[in-house]
Amino acid sequence: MNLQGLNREQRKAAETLEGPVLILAGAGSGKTRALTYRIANLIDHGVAPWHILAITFTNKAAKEMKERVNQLVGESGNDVWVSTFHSMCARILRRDIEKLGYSRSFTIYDDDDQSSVLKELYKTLNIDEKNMNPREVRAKISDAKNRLLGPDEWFAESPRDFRSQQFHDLYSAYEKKLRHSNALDFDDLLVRTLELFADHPPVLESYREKFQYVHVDEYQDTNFAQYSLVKLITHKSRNLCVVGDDDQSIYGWRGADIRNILSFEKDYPDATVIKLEQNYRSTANILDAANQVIAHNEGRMEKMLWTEAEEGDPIRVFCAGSERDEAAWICDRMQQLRMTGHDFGKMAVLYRSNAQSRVIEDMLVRAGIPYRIYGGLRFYDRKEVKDIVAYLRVIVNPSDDASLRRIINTPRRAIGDTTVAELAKHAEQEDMPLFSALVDIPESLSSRPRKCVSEFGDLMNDLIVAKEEMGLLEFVTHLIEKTGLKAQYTRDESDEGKTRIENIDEFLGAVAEYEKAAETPTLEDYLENVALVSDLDNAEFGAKCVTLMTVHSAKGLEFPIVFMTGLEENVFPTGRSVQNDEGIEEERRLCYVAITRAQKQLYISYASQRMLYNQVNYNAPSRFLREIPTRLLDNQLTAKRERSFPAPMESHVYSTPKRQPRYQAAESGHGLGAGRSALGIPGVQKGFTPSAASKMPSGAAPSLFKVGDRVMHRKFGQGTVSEIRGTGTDARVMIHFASYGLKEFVLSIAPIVKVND
DNA sequence: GAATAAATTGTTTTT
DNA sequence: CAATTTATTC
Repeated sequence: MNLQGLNREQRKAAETLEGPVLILAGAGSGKTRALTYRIANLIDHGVAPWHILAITFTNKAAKEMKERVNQLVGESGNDVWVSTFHSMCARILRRDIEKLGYSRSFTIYDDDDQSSVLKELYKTLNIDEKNMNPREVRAKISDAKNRLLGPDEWFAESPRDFRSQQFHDLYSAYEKKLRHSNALDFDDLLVRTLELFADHPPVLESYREKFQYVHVDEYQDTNFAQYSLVKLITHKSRNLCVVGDDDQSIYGWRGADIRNILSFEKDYPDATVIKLEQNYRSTANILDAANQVIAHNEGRMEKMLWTEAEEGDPIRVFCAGSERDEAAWICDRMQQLRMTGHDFGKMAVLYRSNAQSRVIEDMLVRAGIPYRIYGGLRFYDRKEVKDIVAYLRVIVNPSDDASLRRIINTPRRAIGDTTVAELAKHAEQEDMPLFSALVDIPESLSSRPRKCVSEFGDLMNDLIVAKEEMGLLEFVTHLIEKTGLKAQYTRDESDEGKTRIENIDEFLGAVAEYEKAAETPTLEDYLENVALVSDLDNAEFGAKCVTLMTVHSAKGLEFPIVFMTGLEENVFPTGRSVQNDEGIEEERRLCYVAITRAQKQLYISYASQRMLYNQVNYNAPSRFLREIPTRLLDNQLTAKRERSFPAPMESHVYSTPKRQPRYQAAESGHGLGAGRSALGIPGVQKGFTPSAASKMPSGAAPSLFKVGDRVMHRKFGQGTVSEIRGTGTDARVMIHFASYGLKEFVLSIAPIVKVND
């Protein structure tokens, strides 16, 4: 194996093949590289590819690693198992779950399904939602499962009060319900796999035999269940190689236990510890800032990232008057960067919470900057798509009551709440799934509902038959037709109806794509994909679009130019986290992750006034900002502005005047560029539109429109800007529409975007 | 039982 | 503020 391309530490990682290995890999230190070479090297040393397992945190990472291994070793790399914990467990369970009394066609329940199960249980157990909200209960159940505690075990170590008792009953009823529905939630995938291994030693033995060499990436983000699983599998071989960075542990709230990595050396006293400390990603300034911030955390593993890269640009900090101001500034900077030869595809905007994306998105649309937003609602989470998926799930697994409830009256077929309640009662009495009640209809129903129910039952049975006779895509198309799912929207002429149809078609496209790509496409396998794969997993960057995402989603990614937004107390760090040191430390790690995403340029912004949760907040600048040495920051960029509120910070703080000429018309510049922007629809835009504002001196306020611009209005269609009056929030714009004549709008709130012909 | 209007309520991060 | 739940009317 040629390991020439690796540095000394990376090479050591790739060459240490036996026994426990801990690779402490700082951000951007080439850990994936080290890991892929290690796998290739194992194969080179005669280890069969199918004896190697590599567990990653996301499907995207798995895909990437697979590709890179294949590059090194060729086709044989396909036999290496590279997957996430969840996918791996799903695959193991599909084989052997019958030993646990489930059927192989089990459904994987998402948050929504969990909630609807819980809500049902509230009714039957007579629990008031006011006392225990489903969200909290879901989190508690997840937490218990991550710690491998069943309802009784959980209760055993909880205070014996009424609430505990109530939660115990709920949890235990929830477990029963899922089992009856032949369904597993996310955490169950791990828990049940462990159960399978514990109760069926030969199965465990076979996997121990199979996975001689195990790798776990992002080890700092593993929870107790995952930790146990790894420990169990590698117990005999002891060939366990974990990779991680305690400074990047950001999933504590989801049960990840940072102690897993901190005490690896205690677990395996003979472990080889390798530190990857050379950073290949960022400029020295950016790395310096990251190091300084993270140094404020206590109890870290000892390491220090360094780089051979040049200093690079200083980090630009901007204090905006408001969140809108912040967004406008970002757009302006982006347009300037675009003018100096930086593609929009190189830029990313990172924020703490999804809620922050809206204003930025708005402003990007107005500026005509193409963007792509990740997170928020997944494609598969959209109503119309979930409906189709629910049908498919019921067909694969008729015991899936939650999905059946979802579709029993969608589209409307006159089976209302009372009828469903009647069916459910009957099913309960007979101890059978709800689906059976569609055929074995209770006596209590009168003729009209009875007829509706039996028609629906016939429809479903027809579909189950059809599924066996058709190809996947053919079948799904048939299903959408037969059920009238599409028909209910074709009548709807509104934008919403149209988007739904589009989404349905896109879903069919996804099915077609899957059918083409998969070796043996099955509906069951496709549904598993739907459950476990996120939008981000299929994302392709480098398109000519700006990327918008949360810091959490950005983990593992890198961008030449990064905008970190909302660096304010109560936002980043969040208000909730400041209550304890652990919370703050995790926020700080999150901040560290954000900074280290940047390769060349880093922009940080915060707003002195921010609309949050429907009220105006005046937050102090984030403490993390203060932790970056002033020498790394740029104070030239933002022009001197009068303070609108006292900022408790030092030299690099600048405030904006309350009235900012944000949207002032620019006299010079020509709207060059081609392409058009998609109106109103969040998501993808093609092409770009450099703004005239780009020519303005740095520090000047952005102006997004000028006289003569072609614009698109949500209602009036295309028009031309004929006049702009006033400044700041008072600014008005006159637009001439071919069909409506001249109209005046308040510039800051008008639903208009720039277009180019 | 369904469609509409009114009221309420909640907001971190996600495999 | 918007999304969801609840009340009201047909």
